[in-house]
Amino acid sequence: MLTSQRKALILERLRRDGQVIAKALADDLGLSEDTIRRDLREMAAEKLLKRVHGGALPLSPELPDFSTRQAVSSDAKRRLGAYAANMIRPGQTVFLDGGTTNAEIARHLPKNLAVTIVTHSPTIAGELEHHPTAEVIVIGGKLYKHSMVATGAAAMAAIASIRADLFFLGVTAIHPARGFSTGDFEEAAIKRHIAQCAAETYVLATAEKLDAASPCQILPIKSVSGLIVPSGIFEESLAPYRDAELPIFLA
Amino acid sequence: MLTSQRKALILERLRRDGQVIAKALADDLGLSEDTIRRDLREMAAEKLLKRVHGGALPLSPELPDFSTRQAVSSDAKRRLGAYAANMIRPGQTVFLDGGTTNAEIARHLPKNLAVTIVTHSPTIAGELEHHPTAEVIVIGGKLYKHSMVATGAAAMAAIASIRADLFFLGVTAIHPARGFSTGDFEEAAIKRHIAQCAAETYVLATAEKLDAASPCQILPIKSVSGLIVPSGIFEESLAPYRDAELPIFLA
DNA sequence: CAGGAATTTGCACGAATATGCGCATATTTT
DNA sequence: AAAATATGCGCATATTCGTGCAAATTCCTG
Repeated sequence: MLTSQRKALILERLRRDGQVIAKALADDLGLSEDTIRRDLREMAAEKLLKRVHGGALPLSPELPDFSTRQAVSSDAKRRLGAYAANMIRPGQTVFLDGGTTNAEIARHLPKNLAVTIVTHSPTIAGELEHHPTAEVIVIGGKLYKHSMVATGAAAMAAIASIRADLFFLGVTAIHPARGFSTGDFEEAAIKRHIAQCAAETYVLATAEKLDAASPCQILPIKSVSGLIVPSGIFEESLAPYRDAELPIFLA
Repeated sequence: MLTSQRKALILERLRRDGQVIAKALADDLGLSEDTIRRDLREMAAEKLLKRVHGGALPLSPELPDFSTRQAVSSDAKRRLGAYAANMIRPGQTVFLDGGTTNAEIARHLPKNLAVTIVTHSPTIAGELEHHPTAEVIVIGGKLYKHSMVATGAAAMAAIASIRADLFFLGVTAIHPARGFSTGDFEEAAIKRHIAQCAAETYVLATAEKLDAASPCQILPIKSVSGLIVPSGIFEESLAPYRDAELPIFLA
């Protein structure tokens, strides 16, 4: 196993679990703890993670805790969520990806709308607890700690049995050439699979996600049906996507 | 569990509850009070909190968040949850039914315990979002709105693929003759199915559930491994169950 | 292709850290 | 005042850490 592979894997586990433990890593990779410790030390020097006794933590540990969770949603995300929610027609089946932006869609879902919402995020499902008319279907599987979405073979199989009219895809980065991407390979695979099972896929993106590239690509630009961005964004950032004939909606 | 995670968790609880109690922290984290006291002492030295007899307080006394404080369960449910959580051994696979009482089990799960938690309730899964060591598997399916648990054929099939060591069953009623029951037929079927896939089934019940009968029976008395009730309950209410040789645990 | 430099990895060992327990003391409650 | 509870300290134990060092591998250079 190459050193860089090992470091990438450490980063992935950090993302997935929100922590890594030196001993466990050494066991899993069949290497000595010294090697792992050296890796962690170096990665800490590169500001890729925070070294702590016994292992390491992500640099910016998950901020959205109980008290702040609702407050962190920016105005832009709320506008995106409200806009997307109003795209949904009665009777449709809508797949909601995980993430804080998609949580806003769930919150803004009109209360008299009879729809079927499918999601692989228990958090999103929880948002719909008190919705009077939505039918909620949750995709099961092993939960990724950090992003709280179901993954794995069971989730893939369950998704395959769904035909959604709309899919609101959450991404971490959008790039004119590389398309839509997310940081984790497994998550990317799931998202790609969902997109294949949905008639139309829309991406909600705040400004900071534009022109960024992330290691794992999900979809090329042309395979999504539209991009929803907050109004007030720089037009020149959007130009490459307009050139690619990607419909853009201003929320 | 890493030390820095523990300290972060203490700070989060301080913000959320406006206080922390050393004893309760030690309990929930599965550590000795000494360790907690050391943490609190160190954090007080770093001016992160104010140390007081029995626990600690936030430095800046913020407004107490009544909206979240009111959502807390009764003392009896908390005790039941803590008791059940401490029955769980490292490495076990535990199926948690839905409901507020089982949510307390999730909340009190010692933070250093490596376990696999399976649940068909997105709400319960959400409770475990910040648990450092638990593997969480969620059972998917159509959500039953009232109780927010997955039901239907998909859920039944997913459950059949699980082998749990323990199943903590939530019920709406217990009756010496009619056994354990719940109000809804579909939910009853799911619960019965889970019990069949688990080695041991325990029921947590507060006083008001005893001697009540509900339309849909889940299980007869003798097919569960034990009943966990809050201490202080009337002994005569328990007598019929003791006669039925059902092990009773006082939390 | 030969040989030296650089990198990687594991091991040993002393230092640092983390944790639990006993016990004497301090504080609160009854 | 007595009992119950909480606290701090010292100590023992178990991990974990960092460093120096040697062996193995890879890279580089002439």
